[in-house]
This record gives sequence, C-alpha cells and structure tokens, in this order.
Amino acid sequence: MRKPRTPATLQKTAPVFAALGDPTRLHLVAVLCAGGALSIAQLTMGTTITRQAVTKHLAVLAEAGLVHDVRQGRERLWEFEPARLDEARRSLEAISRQWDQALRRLKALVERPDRTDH
Amino acid sequence: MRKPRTPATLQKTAPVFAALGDPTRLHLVAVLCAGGALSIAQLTMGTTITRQAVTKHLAVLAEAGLVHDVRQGRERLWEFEPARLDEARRSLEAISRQWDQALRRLKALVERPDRTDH
DNA sequence: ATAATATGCAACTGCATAGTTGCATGTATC
DNA sequence: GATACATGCAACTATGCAGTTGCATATTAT
Repeated sequence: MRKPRTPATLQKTAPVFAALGDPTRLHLVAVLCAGGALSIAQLTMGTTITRQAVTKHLAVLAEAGLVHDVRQGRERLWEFEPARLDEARRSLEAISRQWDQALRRLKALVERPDRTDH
Repeated sequence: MRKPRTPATLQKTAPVFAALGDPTRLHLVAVLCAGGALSIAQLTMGTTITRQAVTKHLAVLAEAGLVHDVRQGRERLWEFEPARLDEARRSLEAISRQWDQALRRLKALVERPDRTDH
C-alpha cells in the first residue's frame, strides 16, 4: 500500500477546527458573525462563564484567525473574520468531493469488474 | 442588548469540529475518505505515532460519528462516514451566509441612513 | 501445537486548556 | 480629583487528552 500523505492545505485548517470545537467559542463566533462589533463585557452577557474566560476564548479564536479586535476608547471590540472560516469550509467540501469520487470509482469497478483500476 | 442564543443545530456540531481539530485525526479522515476500509495497522503506517495512539484517535472520530468500524476476522477495518461531516459543512455555510446577510444589511444602512433597521 | 499477526486493556506520564479569583491599570464621567 | 466602568495581568486548581509502555487475548498460518 502506498504511504498516504495528507495535503498541507488540509493540515493547516486543523487549528481552525480546534478553535471551533468548543461550544463556548462556537457560540461566540455565531454571535459575532451576526454582524456587530461587540465588547468583551457584551459578549460575556450571553454566557454563564467569567469575563476572563471569555477573554481567553477570544484569544484562541484570534490565534486561529477567526476574529480580530479593535481598540476603541476603554473598550476592546471584537468582530468576525470570515477568511479562515471560508478556508475551513472549502476543506470540508474538498473532502466531500473526494469521497463522492471514491464512491463513483468503486461503483464503476463493481459494474465492470474486468477493468482493473490502477 | 438582546441576549443572543445560538441555534442548537450549530451547538451540536461542536464535537465534530473538536474531532477534526487534531492534525493526526484530520489526516486519518483524509486517508479514509479516499475510499478504502483500512485496518488499524494500515492506518498506523501513515503516521509517526503508536498503534495505540491511532486506536484512541479512531475512537474519538467514531464518537463524533465521522468513522465507523467493521470487524473482519482478526482485523478491525475502519471506514469514513460522510453524514456528520456534511452537517459540519452545512453549518459553516450557514455561518458564511449569515455573515454575508449582515454585511448587506450594513451596506444598505450606510447607503440609506434614514431607514432605521429594527 | 506453535509461531506470527492484529488487536485489546490498563496504568502511567506530561502537557495543554477551561475556569476561577484577586488585584492592578487605563479610561470616561461627574 | 474622585468615582465608576472596561479591561489586563498573574497565580492557581482541576480536568482532559495525547502518547507511551507492558502485557493479555484472539485469529491466521506453518
């Protein structure tokens, strides 16, 4: 069997998925992608955890490139950054496509077993 | 400000993202979605870690519904399960759509500032 | 039966992360 | 200047997880 190598583009999306893999962070993303630029205090309203915990989650999301902050007076506003999430979306689509192709190849192989696929 | 509530369908996809958030697991998914049903030993070939570690990663992926196993003789074959990944893909598309809508609303508000959007 | 292969189970280490509390700092407001 | 508000920083706890090692069990091959 050939040694399988995963495309580097897919590997780069792992941190994005990891950032989205927490319910609290997923909630924050959902709130921010509704459009506004919200402060930490405002974002804490929608949760049950501390402001400090929210700050840490925002840092994780920022590290993954999913949000970015804008200083404004004594507030620190956060807004959604769609670029990385679009990359992740395209990665999932690529996997789906590859799966469909594999199914098609398998089906064709079953229908014409004399043709060896290599 | 209104208390924001994230749709339950999005929250349910958090474990899927968490499962995809590890480079090794992402690699396993990529290998399996290429079509075959592979044994644990075969899947370990493509990595630098132990067979036991691969087994644990497969358990996480199975818990998230991304793969499932089929016992066959002394082997345990694993294959890709596209359903959950499609859900995750649709979740990301939903977020993208919501973001685009928010941008359009904002743009319309800027172009016609007399119309208050509420 | 024996040997080789494929996997399972359990204990253990190390490290990352979620969450907290307490206090300090900067910024409006009166 | 004093007060209230928004955030930053640091220390600490607890839990989970990635990964390992060692040994046991099941299955195929000789």
